[in-house]
Amino acid sequence: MKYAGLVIDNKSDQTDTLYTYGCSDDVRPGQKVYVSFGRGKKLRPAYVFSVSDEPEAEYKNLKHIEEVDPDVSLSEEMVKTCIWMKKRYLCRYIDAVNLFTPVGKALKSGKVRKPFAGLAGEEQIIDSLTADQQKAIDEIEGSPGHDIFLIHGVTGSGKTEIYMQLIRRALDEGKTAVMMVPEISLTKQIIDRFIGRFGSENVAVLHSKLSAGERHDEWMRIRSGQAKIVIGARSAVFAPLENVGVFILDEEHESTYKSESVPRYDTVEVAVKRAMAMDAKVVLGSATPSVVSYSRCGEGIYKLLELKERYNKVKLPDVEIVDMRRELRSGNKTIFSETLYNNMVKTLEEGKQVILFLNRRGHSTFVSCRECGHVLGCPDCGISLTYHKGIGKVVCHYCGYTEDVPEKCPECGSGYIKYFGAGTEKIEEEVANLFPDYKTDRLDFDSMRRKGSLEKILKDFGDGKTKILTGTQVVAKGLDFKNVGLVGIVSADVSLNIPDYRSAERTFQLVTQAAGRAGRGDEEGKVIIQTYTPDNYAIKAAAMQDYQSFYEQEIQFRKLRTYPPYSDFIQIVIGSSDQGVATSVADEWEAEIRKSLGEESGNVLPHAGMLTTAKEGYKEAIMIKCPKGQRNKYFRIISPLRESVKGDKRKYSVSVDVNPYSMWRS
DNA sequence: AGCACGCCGACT
DNA sequence: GTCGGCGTGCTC
Repeated sequence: MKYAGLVIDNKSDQTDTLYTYGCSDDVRPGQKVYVSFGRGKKLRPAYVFSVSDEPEAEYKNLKHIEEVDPDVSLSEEMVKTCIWMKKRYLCRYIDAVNLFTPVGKALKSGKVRKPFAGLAGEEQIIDSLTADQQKAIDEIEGSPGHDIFLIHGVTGSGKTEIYMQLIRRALDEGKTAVMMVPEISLTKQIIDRFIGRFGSENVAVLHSKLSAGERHDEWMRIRSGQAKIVIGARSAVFAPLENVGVFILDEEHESTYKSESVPRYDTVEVAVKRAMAMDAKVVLGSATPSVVSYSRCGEGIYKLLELKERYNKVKLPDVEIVDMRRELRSGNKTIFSETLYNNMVKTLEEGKQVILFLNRRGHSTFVSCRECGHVLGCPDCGISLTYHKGIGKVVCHYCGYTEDVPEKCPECGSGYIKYFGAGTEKIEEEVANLFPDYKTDRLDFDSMRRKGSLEKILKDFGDGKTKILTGTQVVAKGLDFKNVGLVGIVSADVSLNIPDYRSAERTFQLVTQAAGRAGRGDEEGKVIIQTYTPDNYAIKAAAMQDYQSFYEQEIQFRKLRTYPPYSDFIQIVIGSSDQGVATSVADEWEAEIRKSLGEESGNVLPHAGMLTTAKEGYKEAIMIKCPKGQRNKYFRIISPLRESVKGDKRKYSVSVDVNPYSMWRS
C-alpha cells in the first residue's frame, strides 16, 4: 500500500492542506479521485498531489481512496505549477487546481455540439515575409530551448503571421501551442484565420462565453491530444496540454492578462513557469509593450525583436495635437475643436469614415445643483453618479446602482440641476446634431449590452452604413477597417488624470492604439488628439508614434519614485462582514509586517477601508511597496500570516494581489 | 465549505 | 417530555 497526499475540493482556508489517504500502488500524482472526508456521507472529489511509501504521521483514522476518475487528470507539470501558484499568489491549492480542470460535465455522447459551427475557416495567402518578420522567426526558432521573446511591432507589421509560422513549426516537431489574445479581440476573425491555416480538428477555443458543457468538451479534446492548438483569453494559459512548444501572448500589455479574482495571477508569469518546465518558448507581442516588459529586454531577461515597417509599407497616420486651452480662450466652448470639426467634414465629404474615441461612457460624468453645489452620489459607494440619457437614469459606475434623475435637488430643493462632463453618449448626441445627414453609432459597454451585439455595430461600420462611430476603449483596440480616414481622440486627458502610477503608460497605449485605427487601407490616415495638456510626454510621444521616446521618459519617472519595474506592489485585502474584525486583523497584520521589516517599515502604507458593494462586505487594504529583488524576503513575512488564518476563529477572508490592476480604489 | 454534535426554547 | 433553532468545531 502507498500513501497519497490529497487536495480536497473544498472552498475553505481551514482545509487548505494535503490530507493523507491510503491508496493502491498504481495511484499517480495528478489523478482526480473520490474520497470520504470529514463527517460527510457523500464522496468528495480530490486531487493527488503526492505519493509516498510511508505516511508523514500516524493517523488513527486513516481512510482510503475510493475511486479514481477515468477522464479527468492533471499532468505532473500541472501539479507542480499549482504548488508554485499557491506560494506565488498565496492562494489555496484548490483555487489553482480549479483553473486547470474543467467545470461542468460532459454531455451524453452522441449529442449540439460543434464549437466552430458556421466557421469555414479563411486562409490568408501570404506572398512573402518582410525582412523583419523573417529575422524574428529565425531568431526565435534558432534558440535551442526555453527562452522569452518580446516582439515590438507597430500595428500592421504582421505579428500574427509570425505567430502562425511559429505554431506550424511546433506542430511539425510534434509539439503543441497556446495562442492567447485579450478577451476583447477574441473575435471570429482570428479564429477563422487559425482554422483556415491549421484545420478545425487541430484547434480548440477557450473563452469566457463558452457554456460549461462546451468548455468541458474543449477540455477533453485538448487533454486527449486531439486539439493541438489552443486559442483563448488568459485562462488558456492553463490549457491541459503537454509538450507545449510555444506560448504566445498577443497584445501583452493588455490588463486582461492580469487576473482580478482569486488567484490573482499574472498570465505571463504562469506561461513562463509552465514553459520552463516543458522547455518551451514564450513569445510576447505588442505595438506598445508594457514598461515592465520592455525594461526586461534591457536586462537580458527577454529578447527584443523589432518589426519596424508596416506590412505592404502603409504609411503611419498624420497626427495633430490640438491644445484645448487655446480653443477655450478663442471662445469655443464645445467638445469639438475647430480642427477636429473641419477634418470631420472633409473626411465625410471624401466618402470616408470617422472614429471618435473617448474613454468615458455615459452622457454626463456628474450631476450637480447650481444652487447649493450638491453632487448626486451613490448611497453605497459615495462616488458621483453618471447620467445616462438613453435610459433616463443616473448610474454608479462602480457598483451599478441606478436611480431616476431627481427633478429637484435632494439637498436644497432647487430645480436648477445641471449636467457636467461629457461621455460617449453625449458625443454621439452632439455628432448627430452636427452631422444629421450621416448615420452615427456608438460602441461601448452600454450600447453593446443594449443593442445586443458587438457584431451588429461592427458590421454596420464595416459595411460602410455607419459613417461616424463613437466609442470607448473598445474602438481603440483591434478594429481593422480599411475606410477610416480620421480618428479623433476627443480628450486624451481622461486616462491621464487617474491617480495611478501607470496612467501615463495607459494613456500612451490608448492614444497610440486609437491612432493606429486610421489609414489601415492603402492610404494614409489622419489623427487628431484633443488635450488640455499638450506638453505631456505620453501624449507627445503617442502623437509621434515614438515608443522609444515615451519609454525613456517613463522609466526615469518609475526609477525616481521606485515604481515597477523597480518595485512590486503587494496588496493584502482583508474582508469581513464585521467591520471591527476586518479593521483589527488589518491593524495586527500591518503592525506585524512593519515590525518584521524594521528599517524598511516605511514601505508599508497604512491600511485603509476600500470602496465595496453591500454584497462584498467590509474590506481593508494594506499596500506594501516591495523593492526590486526583495520579493522573497517580503513573502517570507506575509506567508506565515496568510497561513495563520487557518487557526483563527474570527470570520474573515484574505486575498493577496501582486501588482494589482487598479490602485486608486482603496 | 459541509456536516454533525449539542445545548437551549415552544410544541404534538 | 421531544422537535429543531443554529452556534461550534473538525475534517487524513
